[in-house]
Amino acid sequence: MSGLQLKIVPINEGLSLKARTYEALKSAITNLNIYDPGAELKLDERDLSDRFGVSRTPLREALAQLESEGLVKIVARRGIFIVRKTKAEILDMITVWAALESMAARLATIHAGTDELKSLRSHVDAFSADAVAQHMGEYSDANIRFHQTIIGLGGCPLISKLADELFFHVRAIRNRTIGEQDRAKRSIVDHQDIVSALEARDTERAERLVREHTLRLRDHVDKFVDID
Amino acid sequence: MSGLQLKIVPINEGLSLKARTYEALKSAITNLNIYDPGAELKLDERDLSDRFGVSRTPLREALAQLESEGLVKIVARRGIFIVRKTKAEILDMITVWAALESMAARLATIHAGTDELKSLRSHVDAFSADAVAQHMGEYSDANIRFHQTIIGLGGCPLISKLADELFFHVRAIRNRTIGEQDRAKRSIVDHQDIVSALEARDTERAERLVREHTLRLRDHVDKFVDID
DNA sequence: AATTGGTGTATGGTATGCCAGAAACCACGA
DNA sequence: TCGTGGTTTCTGGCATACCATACACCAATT
Repeated sequence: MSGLQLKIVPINEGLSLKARTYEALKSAITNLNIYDPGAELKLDERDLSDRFGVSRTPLREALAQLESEGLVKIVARRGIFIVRKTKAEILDMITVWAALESMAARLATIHAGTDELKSLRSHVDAFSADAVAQHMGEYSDANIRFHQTIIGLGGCPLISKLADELFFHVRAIRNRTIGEQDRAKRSIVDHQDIVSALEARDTERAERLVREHTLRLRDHVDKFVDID
Repeated sequence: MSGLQLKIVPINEGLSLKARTYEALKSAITNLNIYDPGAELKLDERDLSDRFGVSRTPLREALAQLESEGLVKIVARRGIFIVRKTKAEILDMITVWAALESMAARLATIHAGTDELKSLRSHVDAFSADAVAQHMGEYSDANIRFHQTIIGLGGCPLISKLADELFFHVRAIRNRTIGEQDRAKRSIVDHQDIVSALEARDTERAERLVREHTLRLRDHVDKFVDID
């Protein structure tokens, strides 16, 4: 054996075309305001295959995956359409979000480390600044990150995964919200209370506060978001 | 217009080969005891394509969908493998189940019809009979149906859909459970209490009983199910 | 006998061509 | 002008051929 140790790093596994096409498509859809009335919702296999520079086969497999996740709908001989969730579906998603995050909060009070819980304070501050400055409220990245952090503290990867998918869809309605800016201030107070309950490891209270906070968002979306 | 009304029924839409292949594969996997040590977990595209009588293209698309649902794992130039969930993943699924069903119970106390709630009694009885007769306990069809019914009464289709996927995986461990038969009796009592709380429209109690019931199942699986 | 390098085979990945149905378009006749 | 029927075109579904790599096997070398 040589004394010289070569630093070997695994060769960058170029992901399959299918996987890369999937990512490209998903990010393209994410960056589209699909609830904008003028948004182009129809896709075309051959056109996409040209633009991505791959054949239709990997493209189709990527599309099939997006379809099973509910992002697009493929209709034989008609076309591929980006799916607009109905308002009822968005509300359902927020309900599920409430269920998942309140369970995560419950778990966090039991299993999370004390130092981890303390780190939440910084997220509250970040959101406060963002919310006031940008008038973005519930859909700002800082807010999403706050909730993702709580969910992460629950220590249940499946909850995190499911919640991420929900956030993806809920974020899509971000600029269809009309209505009061008071919500930002209310949210900040809510967040502070939630962190307090978590730090105090008050399981029932943390669960309830998180649930009520998210269900209030649900009611707000119900009243003030205009889609369908 | 003729006075004679032709009874027109939409022509049987032969689902796409991809869709039918998907169903066939899923049911084939369902009927396989994948946690059996001797189970064959490797699939072969060409072999399957021969046996189903379709070409590799629709088969591959069906497999890709199964992969995105986590039922199989496709490794380039290595093979396609049926995924065995780890015990930790199963436990996480039951945790999510608890979160979803307890939220559904909460919603049911608020929105479900009184007659619908009453119909739950028959499920309790069906499960009681099954559980005692067949020694099947938590994974029997009657039990799953009881829980699906509660979830359905919540009136949130997304919760139902997610829960169904979870049941699929949890059912797969059905004959890896060892241990006490006392659980069946305990479950019956739990179920009766849950129905009572729902009928009384006691939101908090229904939520708590459902959650605790399912989390007890989680602990039981943790202690008495032998996989990994 | 152990190691090494070559070679064949298995297997998923990709490109491509054809098919069939749906919709748009057009022409013709009443 | 309107309706009818044919024709073209667009588009996703499917089959097939070929590609590239992981792995097993074998032979040659030391």
